[in-house]
Amino acid sequence: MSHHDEHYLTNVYHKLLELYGPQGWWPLLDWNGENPTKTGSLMGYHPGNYRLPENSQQRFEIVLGAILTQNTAWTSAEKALGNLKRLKAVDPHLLLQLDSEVLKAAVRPAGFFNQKTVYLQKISRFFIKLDGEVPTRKELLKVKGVGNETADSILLYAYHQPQFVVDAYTKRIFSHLGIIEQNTSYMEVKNLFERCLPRDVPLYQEYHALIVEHAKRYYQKQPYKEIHLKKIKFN
DNA sequence: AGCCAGGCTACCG
DNA sequence: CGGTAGCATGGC
Repeated sequence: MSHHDEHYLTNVYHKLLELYGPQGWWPLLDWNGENPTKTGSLMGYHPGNYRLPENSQQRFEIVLGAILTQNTAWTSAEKALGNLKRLKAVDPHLLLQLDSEVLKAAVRPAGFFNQKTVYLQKISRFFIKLDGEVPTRKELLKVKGVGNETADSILLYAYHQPQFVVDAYTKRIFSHLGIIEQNTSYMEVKNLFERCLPRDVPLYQEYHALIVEHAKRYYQKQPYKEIHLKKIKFN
């Protein structure tokens, strides 16, 4: 990416926001109801509200969701999250008290349930040890099951840290637009976005969510649909 | 039926 | 370092 494209990523952001509007990430369960029926795919999003999470429980829910949705559709991840809520396990201490087999059964609909069960237990211990402090990126990455994207998702959405989240969709879209190479590393893509964008948490939160929304519409599988940002004038 | 989903670890050369 | 097999259920 050359220097005269400096504003390109900002222009794409504004275009996506114009197309789809605020996305209201990260989706949270409905904590007022008895049943976690109003979850992300229904009413869990909160467009325009950038103040969540507003307590430790909601923060922990985002942490769990970040693990559960790894390489998995959110609709599947939130089924597991609903199971965890019914088990009162959206709480690190209570999650760790659950029998592993019970936990596995709850995680099952999110796929990879054997490893994700272990990951949830690891991140729960880590969360307890934090005792309310904000983790560093390096600390998060030492937790088994937390890689680059999960760490950045947790930092950005649960802790409001200005860490840009890169996912498979991000690479897919922006390599298709000719901005990066397909094999560009995670950190290179992340650094590119953080270099080009103002260091703004709501913007980072919104941009990643908009990328996912756009990708779901046009980049699910090849050949990609013909309506692309490439066709849209940016300058 | 087959491909994909808001990745990560372990292991390979 | 970069590249990839394995992990698993559910939706379309």
